[in-house]
Amino acid sequence: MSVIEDETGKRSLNFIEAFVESDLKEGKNGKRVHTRFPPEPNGYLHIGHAKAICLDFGIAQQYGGKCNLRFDDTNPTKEDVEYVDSIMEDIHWLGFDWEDRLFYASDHFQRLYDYAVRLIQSGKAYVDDQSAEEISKQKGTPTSAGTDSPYRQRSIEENLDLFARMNQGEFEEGSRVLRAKIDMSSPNMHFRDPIIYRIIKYPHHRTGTTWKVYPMYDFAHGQCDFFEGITHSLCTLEFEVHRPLYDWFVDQLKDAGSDYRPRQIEFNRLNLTYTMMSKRKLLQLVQEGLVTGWDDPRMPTICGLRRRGYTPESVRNFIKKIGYTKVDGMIDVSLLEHSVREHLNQIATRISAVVDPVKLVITNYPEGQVEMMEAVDNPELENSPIHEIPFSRELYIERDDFMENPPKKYFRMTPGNEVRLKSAYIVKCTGVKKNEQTGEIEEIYCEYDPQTRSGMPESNRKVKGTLHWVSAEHSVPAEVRVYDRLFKVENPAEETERDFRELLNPDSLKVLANCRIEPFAASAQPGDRFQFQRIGYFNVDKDSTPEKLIFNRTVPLKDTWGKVKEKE
RNA sequence: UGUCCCAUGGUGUAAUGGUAGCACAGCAGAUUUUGGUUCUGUUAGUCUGGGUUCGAAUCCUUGUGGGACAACCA
Repeated sequence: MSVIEDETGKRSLNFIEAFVESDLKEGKNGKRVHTRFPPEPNGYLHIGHAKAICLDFGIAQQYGGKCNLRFDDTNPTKEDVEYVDSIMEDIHWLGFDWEDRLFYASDHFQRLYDYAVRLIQSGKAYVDDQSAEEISKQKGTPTSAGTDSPYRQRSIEENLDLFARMNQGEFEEGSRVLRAKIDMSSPNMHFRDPIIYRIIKYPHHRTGTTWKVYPMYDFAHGQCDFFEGITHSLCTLEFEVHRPLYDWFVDQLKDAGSDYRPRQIEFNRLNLTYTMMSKRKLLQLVQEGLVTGWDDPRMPTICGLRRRGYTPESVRNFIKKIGYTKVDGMIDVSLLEHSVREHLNQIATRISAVVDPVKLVITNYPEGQVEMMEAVDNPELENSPIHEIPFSRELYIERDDFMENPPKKYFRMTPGNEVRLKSAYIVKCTGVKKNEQTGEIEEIYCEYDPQTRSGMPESNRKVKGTLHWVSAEHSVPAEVRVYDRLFKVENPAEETERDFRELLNPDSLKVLANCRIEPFAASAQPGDRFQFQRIGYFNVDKDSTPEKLIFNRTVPLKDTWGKVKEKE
């Protein structure tokens, strides 16, 4: 995150930066800036969380402040250490660090409990014995007021006794709750005596069976912010309606003289086209085996993007481009893909890989001869390293790089036409061999011009098409996994009428097992990133071994030939 | 029949009362031993009506459209 400055030095702030700066200017909170990233450990982080992470940590960095990591673990039935570990790994991968400020809401359970007791003592909370349905019914609706609970006037002594016994495990889950006593006719639903503690007997992943009552979100979040000295509590828009309650609880808690007060600021959640961001749905995809796991390269999770070959830089850059506002919009995935290409173009090593091979025989090239051709690792680099590719009489080229009856503007190999073999010779197609039954092309024949090897004067000849190739004998087999969007509709979240399984794209994964790559890349390690010449960006999958190389397609190269074809 | 929030090209985002700009996408062209990259040009926008003002995307107001809120989830 950075403040944009134009050439006149005029700064352009997003609304959150503007708030922070005005707080700083007014000298609020001792001119401190302290934020927090507060995930619930009930699932893996996804790209939407990346937006929050970049903001929480970014604002702190930008204003010389600190950012805590806090696990919001107030509901043991949904949470697990598996998620805690993955969340920490993903934040680090994105390039952010909470240093020694790792917290859990459960660290504050005792203080929250004591505070609840204080609230009871001051007559502002009571134990309600009604069922969930009864309570919900009494709450009224957004357009009509609620009614008081029959237990609302319980004595302070009885409330104190009941609440203590709730926590001793004396009562069943669901039999009693603690509610704040505020206003059952408030236009804000969250003020209608919100439930602040409920009984849960499921063991907590950190505190075990110590507690039998757990605080609700509204009773925990603002207070934890307060305990940790948070100054700016940044969250997504759906919490806007909670803010008055957030402030109410903090007001009850803070000393009358103190002017420290955390401030909640809401921003818009990330919505991406063709992407499902709901944690519940993502969990379902994993549980039903519709994807291979949380880190399936088609998943919008951070670990999925990582396995897919996205770089942390590209994700951060994407977040920077989309900005923070209060507009509930929908961002085109092409902007994310652009950010990925932008970075990968700078760092990915170019290799020749033939994804759908067909044999090309150079009939006038000496049998048994091998020449080493020089290829630049990355033409974007000023002093790029160079590697060698073996060239021989029999090569593989891409099946769709040859057409017998080409449409207009096709400038790859066609009968009688000259094309350049990248980093090697100019060749001319002389014929093909087809399968007699199927008509499928089995081999393509061509002749090369020995004067046109790369670097020779004759090689400057203008030739329209340039093909990538590998030597049949020297190339190495590999498996290539081509991923496409998981959903075939632009806004899967909107199609609430349909089962989301119907919205899945059946072609989201294609395994191409016959790929051949140049020997240079055979020693690649998991995570290494390459650009397959003219095809796309790939990385070596974590399951890849020297015996079986597996590449994930991170993102295809822009291919304008497709557009030319559409126009024909 | 409530409360709160939002509205700038197709998409996202600036302009903080003073020339509506940027990015993505699109289109056209140049360069290119990747139909990639790079470069150039270009199409296209302030939701509606009123008001305040010398001047409004910006402030007020009307309407319209969109979103959030009725979990013992966060």
